[in-house]
Amino acid sequence: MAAKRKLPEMCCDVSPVKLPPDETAETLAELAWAMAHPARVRIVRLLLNRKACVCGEIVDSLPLAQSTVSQHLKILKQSGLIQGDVDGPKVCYCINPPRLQELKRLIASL
Amino acid sequence: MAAKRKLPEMCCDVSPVKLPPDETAETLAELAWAMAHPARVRIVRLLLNRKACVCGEIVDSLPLAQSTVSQHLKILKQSGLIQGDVDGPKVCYCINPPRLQELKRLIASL
DNA sequence: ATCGTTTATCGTAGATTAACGATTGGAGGG
DNA sequence: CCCTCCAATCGTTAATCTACGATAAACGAT
Repeated sequence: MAAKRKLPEMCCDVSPVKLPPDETAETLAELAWAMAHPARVRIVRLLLNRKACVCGEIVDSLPLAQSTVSQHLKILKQSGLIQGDVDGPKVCYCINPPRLQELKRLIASL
Repeated sequence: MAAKRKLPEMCCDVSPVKLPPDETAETLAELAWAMAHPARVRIVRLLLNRKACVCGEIVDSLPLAQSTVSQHLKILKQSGLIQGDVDGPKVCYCINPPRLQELKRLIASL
């Protein structure tokens, strides 16, 4: 059981609530959501480890069907965290550093 | 999220053959998912701004119904990012700094 | 032109989320 | 005891996610 604090208003801050219509909340949520799946985290890490772009090797490195991986890549691409360049029949994905930086900055400044 | 509490409940030992290929990927995804909604981002920020805990003021600061905010609070609590202490008829929420640190560390080390 | 490879998209099924109103339960005050 | 206030939970609906197989599209090579 929580002990009873009899101290008046010790727990809650009663100063007026003023929360700016945070546009960055949307951005942060968007970026966080892109990382909100283990497979996508692993994809991002894979692309960071080998700094060059990788193509269908991503599929081989994950226990998921090719179409599923493609979905995750699409989500990451839409978030701006990665980008894909067509190279013949293959597609090479790589990190989009500025966008990743933005995620890092938004999280770090929490 | 694939990572749910779908624990076997079996009597037999179901030793996980697949040891987490990347346990931190699960953790990061879990924490990122907790922040993957603008309302939850704003709640976390609100709790950080006034370092003390806030109760139902959170509801007033968001354009959402009380029950919806309660759901988001539950999600944040389950992620470990915040905690709630009952104080009389009210509940005061506050940040759980170690867990937030973990999120920051995992993102920063990407 | 056709084949094989690589990747994206379609269609689907099941699970999960987000939102709300309504209800319940607990704590305190009268 | 009754009543009010606060927060959590229930029950529902609509939307979205995740996963897969199957199919289509693009490309290089034969």
